[in-house]
Amino acid sequence: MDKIVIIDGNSLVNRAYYAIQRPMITKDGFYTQGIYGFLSMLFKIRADYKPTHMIVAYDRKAPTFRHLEYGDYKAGRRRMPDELAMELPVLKDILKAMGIYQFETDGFEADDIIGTTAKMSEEAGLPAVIITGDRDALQLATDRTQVVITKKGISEFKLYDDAAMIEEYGFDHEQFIDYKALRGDASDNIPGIPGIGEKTAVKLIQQFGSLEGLLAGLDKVDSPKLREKIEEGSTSALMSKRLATIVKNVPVSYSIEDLRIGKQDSDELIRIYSRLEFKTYLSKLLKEMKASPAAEAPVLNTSSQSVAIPAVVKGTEADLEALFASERLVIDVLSDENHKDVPKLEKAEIMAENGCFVFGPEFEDAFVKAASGSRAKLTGFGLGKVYYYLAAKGADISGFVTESDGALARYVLSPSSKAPGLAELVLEVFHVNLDEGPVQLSLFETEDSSASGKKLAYIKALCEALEKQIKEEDLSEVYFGIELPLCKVLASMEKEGFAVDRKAIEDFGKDLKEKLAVLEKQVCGLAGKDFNINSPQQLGTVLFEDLGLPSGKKTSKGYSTSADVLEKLKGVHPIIEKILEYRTLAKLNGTYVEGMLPLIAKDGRIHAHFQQTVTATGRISCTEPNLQNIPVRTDLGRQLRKAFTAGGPEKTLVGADYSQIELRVMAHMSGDEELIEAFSGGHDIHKETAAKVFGVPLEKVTPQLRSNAKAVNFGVIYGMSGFGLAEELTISRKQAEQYIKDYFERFKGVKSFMDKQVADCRKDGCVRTLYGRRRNIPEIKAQQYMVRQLGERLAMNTPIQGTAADIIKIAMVKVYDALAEKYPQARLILQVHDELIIEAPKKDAEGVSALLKECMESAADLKVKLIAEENTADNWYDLK
DNA sequence: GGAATCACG
DNA sequence: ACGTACGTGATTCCA
Repeated sequence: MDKIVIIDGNSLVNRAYYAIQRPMITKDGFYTQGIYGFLSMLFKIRADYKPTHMIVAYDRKAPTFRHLEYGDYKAGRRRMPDELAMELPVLKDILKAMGIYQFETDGFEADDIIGTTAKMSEEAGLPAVIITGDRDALQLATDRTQVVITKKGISEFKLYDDAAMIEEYGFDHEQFIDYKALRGDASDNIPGIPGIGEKTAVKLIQQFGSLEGLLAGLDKVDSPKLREKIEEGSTSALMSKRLATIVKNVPVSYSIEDLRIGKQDSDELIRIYSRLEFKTYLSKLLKEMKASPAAEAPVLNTSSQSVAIPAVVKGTEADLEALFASERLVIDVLSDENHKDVPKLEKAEIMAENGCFVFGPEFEDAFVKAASGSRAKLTGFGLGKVYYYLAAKGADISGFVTESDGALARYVLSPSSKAPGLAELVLEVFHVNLDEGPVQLSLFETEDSSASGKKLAYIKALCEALEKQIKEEDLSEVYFGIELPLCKVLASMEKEGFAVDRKAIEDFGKDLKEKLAVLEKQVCGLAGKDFNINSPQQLGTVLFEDLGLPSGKKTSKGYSTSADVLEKLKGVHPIIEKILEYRTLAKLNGTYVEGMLPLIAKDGRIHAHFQQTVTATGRISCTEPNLQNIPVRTDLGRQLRKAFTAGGPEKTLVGADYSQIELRVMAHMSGDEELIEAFSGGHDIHKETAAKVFGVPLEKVTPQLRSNAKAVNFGVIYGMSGFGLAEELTISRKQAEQYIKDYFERFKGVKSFMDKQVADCRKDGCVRTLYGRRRNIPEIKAQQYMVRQLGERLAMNTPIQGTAADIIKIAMVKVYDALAEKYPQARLILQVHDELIIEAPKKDAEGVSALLKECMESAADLKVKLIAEENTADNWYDLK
């Protein structure tokens, strides 16, 4: 069934621009958030309504008949910001490439084009959906034309038809014009009748049916004051009605059939999306093209002039031996990435000087055997996976050198953005589609091995291109010095895993589940009804409506029931404590018992994934499961750590964590003498800070003062605000601001360091860590105050958090190498941002412990000493 | 798929 | 006049 979607282009692009909170800017400074948001809405609309016809209508700058009638029409409306205006032509190119008709004309607004098109559609018997952010269009809602108004953000819409109009306003779409004529419209500067607002207007329209009816039956208006107002304002109201009425006979050059959606020019879309750095849309487009390849025009540049594609042959065992004896290889391995059992090979693709080979699963054993102990220098895209596969198969990967990794290179160049796949990246950089030809299957080939050659050639070319950029942009130290060597270490940690006691976890869970059942009964009993405690919505209703407790914060859906809100209600009602306890136990059981059990591998260990290309600051991310957030702050949660063990009676865990590494980094980077001195004694830094900030001698620092100083120290690192600190310490904002002032008064170097970070960030658009790791912060130049504030906090925090991340990464490589040399049976198994854990034979415990401490403390040479505190124990709980 | 919540550094 | 501390990941509910 045919259907038309009619879009108000200006309205939607405006909405998109302001709805997207973080500004989106390409690396050459072109704003893209308007286009991005518009497309996001467009994709949703296409999916929801599946239109066969479409038109996007725009306003023009030229005055319309409305301006000619009423000089102040739309006066005072904020004009479109230049950044957004620049986006419009590009948006139009995209829509054109999508085969979507667009129209604008002098003298009329987009609304009029929309009204005209809607009328044409009705006459042609074509159901129509109008999409706009402007409620004026509601006057077009009929039984055959639906009007969809954007609500919040870029993903919420509300649909109006005749029935919905009556429901919301109590009158129909035509009366909507009369309603506007009475109440006016501030955003269009339509005057209406002064003194008549929404309520009165609705009442009058419901009573009299129309403006004309009202003016004719004025004597029936009860209030004399109101009558007077209407009499005086009648001319204004009639003019307002003319202004508010959407014209339905704009002279247009198209017929309904012209609006049928045309053929999509995917080549053009790829070109534009790459230029705009729209990675998600690029991959979405690629997926669509894969799904229906025949319908698409051939993708551009498949011949690829610059990159030579090697011929590929199916390799033999002898080839494998020769390959892994070569000096350098480009390699890609497809496996099932199994972290619960030994992974299986699907395909290995390898390119060397002397040729390019593919190996199927039947070569798995030969492949692993040949690779083991190889000293080849590897180039790839996501080599961590290759290392994990080989290590998990039992190969010795210690000799490999990670020479180039496109995924890591991409990350170092732009850590904030979501990681694109190889295909998307090659598309962006070379405008080449890896998933399409040049494919010339010979008669004897059963599968397309030329795709392998193309892929490997482009992995190499990609690495070269990105590394050139890395050198130009002073990111070499981070990439070559930190990330490349770390890759293998992380893979090794994945392969080793952390031994767990399944039975202990299950018992812990049993206990939790029993307690949960009791608590659930108690909570529902206190509430007086059964409900789902896990549903914040239902819980909010119970607490703040049924029980009538004083409500605090709100969320978009209703009342907030977060722990800090409930915490303040403790004592008001006995149900609160029960709920808090229920929450705690439910979290432990759901996430850490039920969530963890299925992830225990066949060898009785948990092999988490360590991801190197995720965080914006340079930290490592850990998933499936996340071993970086195993409970520690409460003793009940901490019990769980007893189930994480050394994996045998002859083994032990050796751990060490950096003491206050972020504050030490801050002391170094700022060069603040006072802070450096505070660290020099090797004492409690929070206590030292308290003494300095609150002006009392060290021995007079109370636990309360120390705790306040600790919060201030955290605050400084986070780029604190008075409000945030006040919230944290539950003190007045004024008091908090005084603390901050006192702190910066005392630590002047820290203040000027922070100011410089912000100033440099404004100038350069980015900040860097001590080792040059870069994070772009476009937020710093945002128009919106809130977003800009965020940018400033990021500018202050990122260099500190990022430098600490750099340092522990350097330490990890040192530890890995040192262990391999001196304690080959000991293994690094976990990193938790400022903490490293090793599993070692008991006999090596002391030596490993000293080695770990030494490697961590010597990882960086700062103006303050780095301190790592080490521990040895049989399980993680006791490692404290 | 997003929002709310809560676990960690 | 406004809304607010940095960085992550997993689970659950709900549209």
